[in-house]
Amino acid sequence: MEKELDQVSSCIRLFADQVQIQVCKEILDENDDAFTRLSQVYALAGNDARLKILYLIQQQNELCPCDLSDILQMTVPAVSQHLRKLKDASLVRTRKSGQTIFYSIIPDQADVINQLFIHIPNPESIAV
Amino acid sequence: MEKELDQVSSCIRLFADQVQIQVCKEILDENDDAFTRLSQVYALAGNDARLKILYLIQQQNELCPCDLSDILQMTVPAVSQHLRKLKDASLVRTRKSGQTIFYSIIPDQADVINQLFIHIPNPESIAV
DNA sequence: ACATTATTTAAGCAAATACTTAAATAATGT
DNA sequence: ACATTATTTAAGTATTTGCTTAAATAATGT
Repeated sequence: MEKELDQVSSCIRLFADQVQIQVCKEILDENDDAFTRLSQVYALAGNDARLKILYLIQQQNELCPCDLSDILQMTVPAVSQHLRKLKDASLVRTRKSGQTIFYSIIPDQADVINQLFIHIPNPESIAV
Repeated sequence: MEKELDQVSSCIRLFADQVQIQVCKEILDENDDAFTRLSQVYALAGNDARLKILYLIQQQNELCPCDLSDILQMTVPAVSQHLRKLKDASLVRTRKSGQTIFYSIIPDQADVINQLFIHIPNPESIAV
């Protein structure tokens, strides 16, 4: 008697707040692109190795696969494949120097990436 | 002649900065727990549906699986399984009212979760 | 030209993901 | 007691992920 939904809802509670539900749908819809991009970034950051790679690159300005392999104690191809994903997502870029390839954060994305680490205590001890 | 690494390194560049590499290792090591937790949270947020679920719960204070199913246009079991992961990770908690179960953000985690959405424009239009 | 080094690419595979449908729980109303 | 409703759980499955090892590219030095 209360229901005029054209779509068969799985939820039949009488007191379901249809207005609230509609508002929510609209908010999601308006920000759909943002959610897509954000979840893509978080999916990349959601891997321990990749999160550390991003952190290290951001913190050291640039690093090569070789160094990352040393630091993270993982094989070079494994690192390389992570770097490729980060590059495909336009989070990092490369600079070639001889046979070494340096990866760095794409400046546009620095904000988003720095956000990822605001709960990691900043090392003062870097001043070698 | 330069190398006294006990571990066979994959990287043999002469100019590899061993100090830098050591410093990086230590930073990672000191923050290992933080990285583990962070990547766990990002892995959860790295799914489009789950990111939206977190956003909606945070924004509406509490929601039930039923409403989320309506809003996100996905089956109730699918939603329920996402909620379980969020609960297992101690990001959300439940309140039971009759047969309805309301999910809300665990206050401790509000900071971390709000961080996830700082690039999503805040809807002023919520004032229904 | 040839060997070495840094990196990427490719192929293979075990594990994790995210859904599906069906069944099990549990609270409510008649 | 019984049917309905909200939710969870379980089992099955296709896809994705993240490594592995081996091979392919490309730059460097002799």
